[in-house]
Amino acid sequence: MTQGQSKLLYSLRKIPVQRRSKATVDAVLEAGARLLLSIGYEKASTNKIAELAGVSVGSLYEYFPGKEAIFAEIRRREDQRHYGLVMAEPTPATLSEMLRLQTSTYIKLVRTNLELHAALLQEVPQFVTIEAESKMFSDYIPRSIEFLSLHSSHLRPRCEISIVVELLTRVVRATINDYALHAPERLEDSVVADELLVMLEQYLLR
Amino acid sequence: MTQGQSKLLYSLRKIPVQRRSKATVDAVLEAGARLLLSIGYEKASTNKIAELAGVSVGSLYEYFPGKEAIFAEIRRREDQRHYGLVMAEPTPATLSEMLRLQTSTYIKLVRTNLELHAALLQEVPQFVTIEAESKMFSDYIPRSIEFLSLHSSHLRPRCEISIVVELLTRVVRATINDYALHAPERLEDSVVADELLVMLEQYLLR
DNA sequence: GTAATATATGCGTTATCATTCGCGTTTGTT
DNA sequence: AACAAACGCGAATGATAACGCATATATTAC
Repeated sequence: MTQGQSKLLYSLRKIPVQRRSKATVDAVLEAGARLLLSIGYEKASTNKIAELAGVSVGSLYEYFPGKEAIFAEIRRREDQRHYGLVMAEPTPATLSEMLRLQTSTYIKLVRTNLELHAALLQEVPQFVTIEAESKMFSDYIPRSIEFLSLHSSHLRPRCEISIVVELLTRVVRATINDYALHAPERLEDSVVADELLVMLEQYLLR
Repeated sequence: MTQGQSKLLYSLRKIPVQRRSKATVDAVLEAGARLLLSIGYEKASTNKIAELAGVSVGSLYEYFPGKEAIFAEIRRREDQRHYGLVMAEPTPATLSEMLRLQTSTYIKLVRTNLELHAALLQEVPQFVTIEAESKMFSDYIPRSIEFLSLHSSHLRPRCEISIVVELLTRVVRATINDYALHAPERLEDSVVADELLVMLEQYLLR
């Protein structure tokens, strides 16, 4: 009756505890990323990934419930890097500086891994990565709401702060992702970043 | 670099000329859309699509070089609807009204086909639809640049107009797509649309 | 009415895929 | 040294995919 857990879709089946198995998982993720770049998501089969990783398919399935989970985990780790980058900086004193920190950090993250980032956006079906993305989203939102509330005396918008925060977050991420995907060369110089920042400031500050 | 696809073309193999064949193509597209919504992109095989369309696989391959082309064509037709909607309206007299027309039209398009739109974004690898999207993009940009140039006396930004137009276009489309995908209920009321519009106006006008 | 062309059929071939299972090996602990 | 838990293996299985081709039927042109 309490028949087995339906396959956990996009998370690790079990966490590697020894060095050996951590290396296995890492190798699989590395191989997955490489194959994503070289032959694309659709043709990157679990067998090929295992082969390139120098690991048997059996071992792969020991940790990943399926192909999707591999790319979900890749995304998760990318997002963790973003999180780490922002947290590494001291908290800005002004709203304007906070906006700059948020956008420049995200752009930096995207730029340093441009090919991988573009491939994740371009080839991997979004439902695979949405879970990971929304987790990071819910980690950020409360912090941003709190910060914005503290500086609310300088704010222009009249609607709920949570709406504003969500809008700002989505505009930044979606726009930068869009550039990464369709016009990556624009991210190389700072004009777009600067203009985007002006847009956000003009909207937010009074 | 990032593409592992051997088949480069996502356009129709040949254009249907008779009524019968047009019906065939339409039926395939209809079936493709339905299967996309019901079982997802990955499991929507050409065989199943043909079956649901009441058409043989052979016929399908007569017009479509492969599965991807079916969804590329679906996207293409969606974009044509957008184009038609905007062109149906009289040219606005002010920049502000133009911004409102652009954003409200796109939101309207997305809202009236929300499930399909979300599924296209969520499940279909983007490289399949990028070609179609960039075509529409290049159709819009010149018109927008021209319009903005006419009203340049009211403009705030100091950088190239083409940069500004591209930024505005990407912000609008990417942000609305993002809401459609992650928070479709927000598109139901007008708060988000209004705030987005304020953001664009504050940035653009002086 | 007949020839030419466009459209439709559907099955077979070939390939590839995801996933499992039982068993062998390594590691850490006592 | 002994033992348990973690780890690694890969041939085998069964399912399903894409796509072509030889053939049949509908439409149009003359």
